[in-house]
Amino acid sequence: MAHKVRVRFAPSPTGALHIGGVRTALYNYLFARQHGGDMLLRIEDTDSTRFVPGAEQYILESLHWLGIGIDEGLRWENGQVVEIGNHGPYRQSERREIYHQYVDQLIQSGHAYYAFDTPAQLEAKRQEIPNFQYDARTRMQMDNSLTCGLDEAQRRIANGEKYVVRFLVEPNEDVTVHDLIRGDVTINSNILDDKVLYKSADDLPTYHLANIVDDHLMEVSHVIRGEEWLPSAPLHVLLYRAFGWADTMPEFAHLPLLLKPDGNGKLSKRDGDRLGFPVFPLEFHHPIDGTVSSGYRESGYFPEAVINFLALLGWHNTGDQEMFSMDELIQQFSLDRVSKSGAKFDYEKGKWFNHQYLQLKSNEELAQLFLPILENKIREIEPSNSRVLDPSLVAQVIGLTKDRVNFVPELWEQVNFFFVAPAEYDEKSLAKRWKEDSPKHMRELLDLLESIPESDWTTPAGLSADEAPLNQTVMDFIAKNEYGVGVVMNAFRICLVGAARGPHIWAITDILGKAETLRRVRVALDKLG
RNA sequence: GGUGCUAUCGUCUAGCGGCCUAGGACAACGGCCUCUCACGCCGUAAACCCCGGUUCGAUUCCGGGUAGCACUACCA
Repeated sequence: MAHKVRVRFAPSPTGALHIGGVRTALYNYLFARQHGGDMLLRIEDTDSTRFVPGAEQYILESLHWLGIGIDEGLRWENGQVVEIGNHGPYRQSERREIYHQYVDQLIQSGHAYYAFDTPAQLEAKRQEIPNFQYDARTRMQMDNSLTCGLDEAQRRIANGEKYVVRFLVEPNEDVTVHDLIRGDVTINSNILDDKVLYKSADDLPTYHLANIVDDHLMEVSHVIRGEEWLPSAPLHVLLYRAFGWADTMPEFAHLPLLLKPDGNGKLSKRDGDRLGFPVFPLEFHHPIDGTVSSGYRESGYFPEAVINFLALLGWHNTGDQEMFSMDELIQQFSLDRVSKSGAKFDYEKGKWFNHQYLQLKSNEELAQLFLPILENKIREIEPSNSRVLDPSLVAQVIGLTKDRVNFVPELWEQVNFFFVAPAEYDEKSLAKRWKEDSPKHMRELLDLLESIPESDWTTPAGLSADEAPLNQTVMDFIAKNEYGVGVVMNAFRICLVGAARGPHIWAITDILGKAETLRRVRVALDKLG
């Protein structure tokens, strides 16, 4: 490759960053890193009517959380947006002067013209003529500088008349776009319309013009974007030619779309609401309509799980590897292994990835993440509780239970009984495990446990739960009385946990300690008879 | 309607003419483990869209059909 690899992610600040956009950003990032190139971030805010305050910050913070680094343009640093690089400014709304110059160039060279048709007139035309298109066949019947003359057009503009600038597409020309994922895509220019390049109403170009000018000026080498852009890629090629930039035109790669999990069509925010999963990386509070959308971060996802999951939605290496770190992705990613067809969004697999990454974390690290959640939960149940939790104890109970959860917040359901005594007993568990003889068994067990000295209660370090001293004692007791192991143990478990679930029983008694264990058995006896 | 893109288990995908009795993962189902719930392990079920052509031989190449998707704005 002759020139340095420079790719860009260019979102519009019209709301939260969609998960499909995240994947586009990720693929750009992986490609840049792999080739030792630059990853740029540019804000495409040329539609002033759709601008949403805070969206830019949201997008940048999301990428930062996910570990998608930005080398140039706008990025998130220490909780705020900073701009770096010498190809700026990197917000299109701040590049008006630049676009003026290039719009003029196109007018001068005859590749574009002024048009005065109002939106209402165009709408009327569309009503009147089925499949109306502003192009070589119709432009001479419209109100533009081609029909009224350039001098007259300039006079009208000087008079303050609103106008747009349209690209003059030459008819009947086959235009070929080379796509790195799909190969050559050819269309005939007859199906292209004279696209609006600039609108005087807000003194801003449209996407098409701004995109080409900026990619050229910012020396972008590869345009990696969603498949929805494929139909307009030939127009972009024509634009590069019109500017005389054909020889430095970037390479194109159009990514397959992320589809709804059920049915057909593009994945949308609505699907997430409907099916109950986030479509945004971070929770988003919409400043205009006030809605709150859930985010992957707040749902308990690890960024590396989201990255791994997304990377595999549309890309796969040969072989059976499923778990990829960012570094491995950078090393192995390649555009020609990106699939051509859209990928249905499989949320269940996302959960599985998070489960895998959660198992990889140390108990101590998980304890740090879980501690605030745990404290809140305890306060909800016991508002006056101000007891300080021991992080190493929390880590210990996490070690006992983490293999059964996908997310950190789910830990609460697994460990709650370690911190708060059961207030009620699960009915299903009672029906199945609390037998007629259980009160009698529990009374006898209580006597037995009471006789055990405090010093012999806890399992010595290095021994498994099966080797716990309590285990031997209780098993002897069960055998001597010819009780069923399951009958006694399950009833005991219900006393301590409140349900027939949880880790090994002796791991529980170890942590609860003698006094609390006995207390819970007495309370259960009291409540359940 | 027009144009383009796409097409392997329910889902993500491996496969780039014979290694295919089509492989892996998620989900589903069954079993094992077990004081419980999980995890884990083992196993079962599950796919080459259709029709032609090329070839000794097509999941793989070509053509057509069908279906899905995208685009078709003074939105990106």
